[in-house]
Amino acid sequence: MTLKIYNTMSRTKEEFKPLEPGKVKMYVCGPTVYGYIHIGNARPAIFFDVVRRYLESIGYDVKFIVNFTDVDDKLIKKAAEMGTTVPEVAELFIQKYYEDTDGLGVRKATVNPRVTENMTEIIAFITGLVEKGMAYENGGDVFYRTSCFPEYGKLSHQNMEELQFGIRVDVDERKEHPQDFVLWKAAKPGEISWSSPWGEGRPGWHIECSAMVRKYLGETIDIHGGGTDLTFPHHECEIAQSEGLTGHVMANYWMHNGFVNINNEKMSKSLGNGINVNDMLKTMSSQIIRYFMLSGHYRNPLNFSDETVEQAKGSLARIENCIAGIKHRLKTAEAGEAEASVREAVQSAKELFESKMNDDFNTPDAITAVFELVSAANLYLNQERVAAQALELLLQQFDAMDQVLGILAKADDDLVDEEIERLIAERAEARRAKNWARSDEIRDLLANQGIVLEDTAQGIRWRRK
RNA sequence: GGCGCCAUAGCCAAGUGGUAAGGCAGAGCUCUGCAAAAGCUUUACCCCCAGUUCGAGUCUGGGUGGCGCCUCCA
Repeated sequence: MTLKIYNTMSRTKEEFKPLEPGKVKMYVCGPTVYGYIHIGNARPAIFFDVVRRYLESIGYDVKFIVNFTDVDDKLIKKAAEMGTTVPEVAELFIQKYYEDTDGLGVRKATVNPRVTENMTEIIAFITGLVEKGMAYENGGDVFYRTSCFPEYGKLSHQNMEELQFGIRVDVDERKEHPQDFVLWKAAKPGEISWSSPWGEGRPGWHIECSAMVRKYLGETIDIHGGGTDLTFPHHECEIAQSEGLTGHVMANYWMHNGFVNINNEKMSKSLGNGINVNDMLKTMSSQIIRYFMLSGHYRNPLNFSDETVEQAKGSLARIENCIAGIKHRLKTAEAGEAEASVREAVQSAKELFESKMNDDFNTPDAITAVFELVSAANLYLNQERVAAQALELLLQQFDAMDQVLGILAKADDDLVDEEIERLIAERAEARRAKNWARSDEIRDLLANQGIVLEDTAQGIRWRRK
């Protein structure tokens, strides 16, 4: 079974062949750290985390780089607003980024390089381009000469003659050609800056990724990812810079995730409908957010609304109930071999899960594999006698799938809450005595505390709502 | 103007030419002291019109309706 990845470059799904057997070099464009990350940033963070987890689960050694853009116009503006410095703004929001992504269950990248820590490499990169005649300086700014790179536009399949320049941003008249882009920006008085052969200034946006990809992963990497909006111009520019300088293909696979809409509207500042991850995590679990994010295909738009969140919650509850049920039965399960039917269900879920993940990371279908196992497990749990080994097998498979998806909460049912235990014991006693009034009273009491009691043939089971 | 994407049940969402997965919500039933959970049953003229084909949600053409990008937004 081979992994296929949709490559933006070819617009087709291609079989994944790593540069080096068993290893994957992967780079995803990270955030500009001038504020809290929002739900739109959460999508690539979660999705590429899943890509990385999956690659690791099938045995790859993944070197995963996510950069921080810690100096640019927005940071300069933010620092001015906050009455502080750019490095302080960056440091603050890098920490917030870690808190938020950690809250989303996103594993830390192998390295999170920062622009300001790679100034030498960036300047060297630009110098190389200038020396090759692929860049030119004008008034302290350095621009990339796109006419030197005939393939400019190959990723986004843009015909340069047809692009409408200056549609959103005024064209800098110091450019030789409107499609040229800035590699180095001269500092205005008082702005944070670094010394360079072209005077004091800071890097343009695109160059950092080219320089850091090369430094941390090499001239050619396996996978380069980011939001679909980065296809043009950002990734196009990266290709022009990197391939222009090195003469080698920058990345073999280009992956782009779709946008998150909010109540069917584009999230934007003017609509004021942005949602910070930080705020989201106050009202819903990371598991719900991850489930929601993975419930749609990564290249399709995803609509975030009260309703879709509720649906994610309900769906997740079905999986959680199942697993809680398995764990509950495990306490009283009998010894003995796992039944063939269970082994087959586990095997079939495993195969389905892998085949769907292999198909360009089709997480909605991979989740279906989880539900197929839920159905099989629930059926099994309806039996009077169950084998511990079968239950263990089921749990292992759920765990294996969740190692990739990260949608299940870590078990906290080992945390014995004495008061709850006492009330449950009392209720069990009341039920034996057929004291339904007291029994219901205790159940209501706990329900008000968010504890749901379920009477099963194997005793009372409790869970948090 | 250019380059693309999308349109499947009340909702979310897969679907690689061979009689439409899965989940949520809803309804009924079973189980239950009552519940919950679970199980069973139940819900689709796949946006429209042509065409190719023995066969089309899937391919082609044309519509209609959404959406993205076109220099610093994931």
